[in-house]
Amino acid sequence: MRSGKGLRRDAELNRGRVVAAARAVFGERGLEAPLEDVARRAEVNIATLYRHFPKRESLIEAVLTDRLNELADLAEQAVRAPDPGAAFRDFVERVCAMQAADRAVTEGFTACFPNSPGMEEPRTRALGALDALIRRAQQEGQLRSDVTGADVMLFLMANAGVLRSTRQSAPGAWRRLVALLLDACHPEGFASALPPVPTSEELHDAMVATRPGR
Amino acid sequence: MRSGKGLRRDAELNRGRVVAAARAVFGERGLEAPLEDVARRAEVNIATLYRHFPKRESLIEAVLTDRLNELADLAEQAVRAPDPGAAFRDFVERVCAMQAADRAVTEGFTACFPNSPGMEEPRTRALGALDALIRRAQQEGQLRSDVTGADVMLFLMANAGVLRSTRQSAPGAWRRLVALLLDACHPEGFASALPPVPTSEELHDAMVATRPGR
DNA sequence: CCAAAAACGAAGGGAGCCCTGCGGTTAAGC
DNA sequence: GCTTAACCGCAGGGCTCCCTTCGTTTTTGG
Repeated sequence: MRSGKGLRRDAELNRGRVVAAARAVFGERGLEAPLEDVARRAEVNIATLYRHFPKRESLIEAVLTDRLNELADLAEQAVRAPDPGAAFRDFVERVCAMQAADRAVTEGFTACFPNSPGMEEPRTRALGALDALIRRAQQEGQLRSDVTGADVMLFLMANAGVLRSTRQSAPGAWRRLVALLLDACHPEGFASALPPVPTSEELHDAMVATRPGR
Repeated sequence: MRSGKGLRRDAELNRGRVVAAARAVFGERGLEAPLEDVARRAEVNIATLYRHFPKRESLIEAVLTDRLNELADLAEQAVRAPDPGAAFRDFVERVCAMQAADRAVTEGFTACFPNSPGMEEPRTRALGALDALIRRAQQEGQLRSDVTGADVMLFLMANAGVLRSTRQSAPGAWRRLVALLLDACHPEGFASALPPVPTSEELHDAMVATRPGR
C-alpha cells in the first residue's frame, strides 16, 4: 500500500488514475464529493479506490500534499526575492489564486489534517517561510508592522468565504477582496489599532475545525 | 397556515415554539441542522413542525426575516447618523458581529431565497440604505471613493469564511479581519487601483449559490 | 507457464436525514 | 357539550453516501 515501491505495475497505474480523478473531482466539487464519482472518473471500480485509500482523508492527503508543497515552494522563493514588500503581496495574491482555481485547495489550505506528516511538513515549511518573509518586509518598512502570519491565514479563510459564494457567478470577485486586504497591509496606509491576532493554538484548532465533515 | 391570523390558539403557540427552537438550533448549528432536533427542542412532534413549515426554506425564512429587518433598521439608522464615516464603520462592525453571534445569520446574510417576499423586502431596504450611507460618507470625504455596497457584501462573505473556521477556537478573530477591511476603506489610507466590483446580477447569483444545500 | 496479486462487478448493510401517513387523543371555540 | 381542528406517537419509505464483502477474471512477474 506504500505509494513508493512494492506496488505492481497496474496497481501503481490505477493509484495514479485515482489520484488524478480525485484532483479533478475534488477541484470542481469540493472535498466532500462522493467517492463513487471519483472512481467513475478514474474508470476504476469503487473497491479498487478503497483498496488504495481506505479512508477519505488518505485520498485528500494524496491530492493536497502536492499543492501544499507548491505553496511552500512559493513561500520560500518569496523569502529570497529582492523586494520583500512586493514579494509578500505577490505571494498572497498567488495563494489566493490557487484557492480560486481549485475547490480542493480552497477547502484544504484552511483545513488541518492531524497525524498526517506528509501534509504537516510542507505546512510548517510554508508557515516558517511566511514568517521570515513578513519579518523581512517589515524590516524594510514595506509592510505594516503589526501584520503576522496568522493574518495571512485569516486572509485565506476570508477568501474561501468569498469564493464559496462567488466562484460560479463572479469569478473575479476574490481579486477585489484581496486587493483591499493588501491595501490594509500597506505601511503607508491608514492603520488603526488592530484587535489581537489569534494565537497559533487557536489557529490550529480553527484549521482542524475547518476539516471536511466538521 | 398564515402566520398572522386564522390560527387556533394552541397552533399559534406551537408555531412560535418551533420558530424559537429553530432560531436557537440554526443559530448554534447552522441552517442545515436536522429538523428533528428543532422539533425536539420545541417539545413538539416532528409532524407538527412539518404542518407549519412544509419546506425547510419556509422555516429558515421565518427565522431570518426578523434578523434581516434588524439589519435594515440598522442601515436606515446609520443613514440618518450625524457622522457618516463613523456610521459606516459602525454598521459594518455591527452586521459582522451579528454574523459572529449566530450561525444562521452567518449563512443567511450572504444567501438568497428567491420568491420570498418577506425576505426580499428588508434586503432591498437594507441595500438601498447602505448605498445611501456610502454615498453620504464619500461625499463628506470620510470613505474611500471606489467602495460600493457590493464591497460590503464581499465583506460579509469574507467574514463568513473566517467565522466558519474560527468561531469555536478563536471567537474574536473576525474582529481583526473587519478592522483590516475597514482600514482599507479609509479615505486617507493607501489606496491601490481595485479590481472591478461584481455586478448586482453576479452578486444576486452569488447569494443564490450560497443558499444551504448549494 | 503458473502462482500470486490485483482489479472487477455486484450486491448489501448501515447511517443520517428527509418527508408522509395513519389511528388515536387533546383541546379550542362556538 | 359537541364539532372539528390541531397535536401526538410512531412507523416507514426514500434518498444519498458510506464502506465492506465475495466470487470471478485479468494481469503481472519470476
